[in-house]
Amino acid sequence: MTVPTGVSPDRPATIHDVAALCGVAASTVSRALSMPERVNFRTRARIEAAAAQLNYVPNAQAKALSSGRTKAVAVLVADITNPFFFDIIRGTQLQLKAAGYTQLLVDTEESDEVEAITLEQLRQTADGVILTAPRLGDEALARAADKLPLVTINRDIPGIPSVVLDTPTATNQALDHLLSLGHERIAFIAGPDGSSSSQRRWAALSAAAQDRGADVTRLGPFAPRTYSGAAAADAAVHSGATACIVFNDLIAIGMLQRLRERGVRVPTDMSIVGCDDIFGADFCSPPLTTVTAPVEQAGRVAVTMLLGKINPGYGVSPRRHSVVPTHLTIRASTGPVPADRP
Amino acid sequence: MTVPTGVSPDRPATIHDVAALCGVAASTVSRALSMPERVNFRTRARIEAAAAQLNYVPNAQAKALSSGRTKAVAVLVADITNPFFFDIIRGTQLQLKAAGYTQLLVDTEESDEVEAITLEQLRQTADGVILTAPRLGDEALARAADKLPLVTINRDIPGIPSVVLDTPTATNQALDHLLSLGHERIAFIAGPDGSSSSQRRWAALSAAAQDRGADVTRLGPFAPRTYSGAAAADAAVHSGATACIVFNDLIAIGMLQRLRERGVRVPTDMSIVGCDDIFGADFCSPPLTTVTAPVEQAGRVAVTMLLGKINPGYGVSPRRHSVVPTHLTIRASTGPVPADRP
DNA sequence: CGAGTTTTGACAACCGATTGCCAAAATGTG
DNA sequence: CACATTTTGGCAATCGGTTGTCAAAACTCG
Repeated sequence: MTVPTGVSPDRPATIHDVAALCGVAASTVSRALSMPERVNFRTRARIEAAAAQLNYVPNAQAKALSSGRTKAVAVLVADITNPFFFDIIRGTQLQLKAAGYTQLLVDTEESDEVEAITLEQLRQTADGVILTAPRLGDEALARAADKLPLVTINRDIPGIPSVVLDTPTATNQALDHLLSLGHERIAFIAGPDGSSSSQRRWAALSAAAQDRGADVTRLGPFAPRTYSGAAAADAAVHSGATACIVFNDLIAIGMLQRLRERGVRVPTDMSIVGCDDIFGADFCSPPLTTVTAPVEQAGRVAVTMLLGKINPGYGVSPRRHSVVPTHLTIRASTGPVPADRP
Repeated sequence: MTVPTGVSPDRPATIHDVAALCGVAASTVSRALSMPERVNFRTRARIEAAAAQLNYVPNAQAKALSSGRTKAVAVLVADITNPFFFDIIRGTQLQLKAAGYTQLLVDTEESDEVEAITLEQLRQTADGVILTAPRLGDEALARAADKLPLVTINRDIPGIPSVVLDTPTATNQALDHLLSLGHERIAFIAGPDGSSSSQRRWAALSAAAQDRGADVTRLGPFAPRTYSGAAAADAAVHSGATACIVFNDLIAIGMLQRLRERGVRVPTDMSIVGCDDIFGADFCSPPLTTVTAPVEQAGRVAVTMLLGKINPGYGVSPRRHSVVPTHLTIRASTGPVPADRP
């Protein structure tokens, strides 16, 4: 039952083994496998048979070395702890695998240092990089981008293709939602100072507030973690706000927990709106009103754009910037303004 | 301000560029960088300076080709959708990066086919593989394992190093917990038939039940997804059980939702015990009593074992099998048996 | 059936590193 | 100062593929 390989029993078969087995040159095997039309179909059939028999798998390193492409794409996320990034990872994984690419996953731990070093290392290891919520400065990113195909997610830099989740629009919907419920003192619980998403949302929100004559205070910054929710909740209560629009669901869920501890009822005493609609937002207590972002889709789109850049003429993807729409999902964490607080 | 490289401005510097810049042979550069003691310290200093100046980064592919090691480890997970695997990924990522390894992430989509093919492909691309909850048969895995360093998580196969989360022990604790609360009709909500975790837990549980003269019924199999919880909940209700020990938190959370829809109160009418203590288990409603498994730690241990196998003498890691203890975390989804149901 | 055209496949250089081998240089010894 | 010993560093082969070049073979057609 053993396969008569004729080579060392254990070592993976090389192109030379295949060539030897059917009595042709190695280059012919290479051609038969990569440019089928350049080789006689009888020869090709023999080669294919031999390859199958020897269980031949091309060596990715060797291929990369001579062709200059690794067929690998790195996905850099700021924090694997955050469920938000899970959805990105899932989306990119799916799409990359479909295209025959390998996914390198790197956690940059919210550090621009790590980000920079990683990009430098990756230059020869990956054919391209997807950068999610990068912390690096515009200039550094632009420099990286012309050494290596790059697509950013949730960060828009001139000249660099990007996928942006249009959360500001939905955040403004959230504002209207809260205003319609009678809230007049609203707090925006900001994310990290370095986060461009947070900045964009605040910009949109404060503009909209002014436009509508509403009072929206900015609190923060807060780290995008559940445990930050406690401090955020306390700050919100102290500010006298009756409703909060929160940077992300992680913080929002932490706030929910803290508010319960403090005996502040949601939404009776305080309304909370999250952002992202991560895993858990629908089954926390109360289920969270939040901005639903098709994060996984953003990951897929980013991959498509990146592959389009890596292989020009691969598909028609002239778009360099993609804005993914989001919407407000109203659940149970928002309600009418408390009666005693007009 | 531009660096006087002397080479083509854009292409990454190679070892030859460095050699040329300081007038030595490429091999000397290689030695200076990898076996510092073999090269005169003056020469070495010059080489290091030149490398820094040229921003030299060794080409990983070339290195892999000649050395035979890629400095990459693949992590195969059955389903990236599942938060359980996030913790694994986080643990492995952390530990791999610390050791200077790259992480290749592959979602096998719960398919033994994909698993098998991936393992075959990876043979030359990764120095080793961590397989989480593999679906492949023992024999196929054993065959893969002697072509490529392999560590499994939650699957114990003779001859293959493994990290196993000791959930059965804690599941039995859960049984005692429920018995002490007066429950007499208990259901085990089983995971997929192919899951060895599910099998081990059921084996331990049914043995313990017999031992204690308790009545535990097995229901299922159910897919490990939130949406399976609906069917599981209905099956549990129909079975007349007053308490359920559930394969994992995903299903348990789904059950919580479905039970609420049906007007079955948890824990008043029905107690639920989950497993894994995933993100969300503490803030769902009611917070889930569950078996807490240090999943991230399991990932780290797996990496340590794997690296020990890849680099013999790397550290002292003679252990081929690691059992990670777990414990029952009692929250609010379990309570006394309903009064009307003795 | 031979000249002209196309197809086919072998050879060899190359990608960027590693490493065994050996000669040149530096050092030590008598 | 000559000789033995140790360092140091260069040459060249190698890893497993890709690809440009070109001769031989197969084909077309008059």
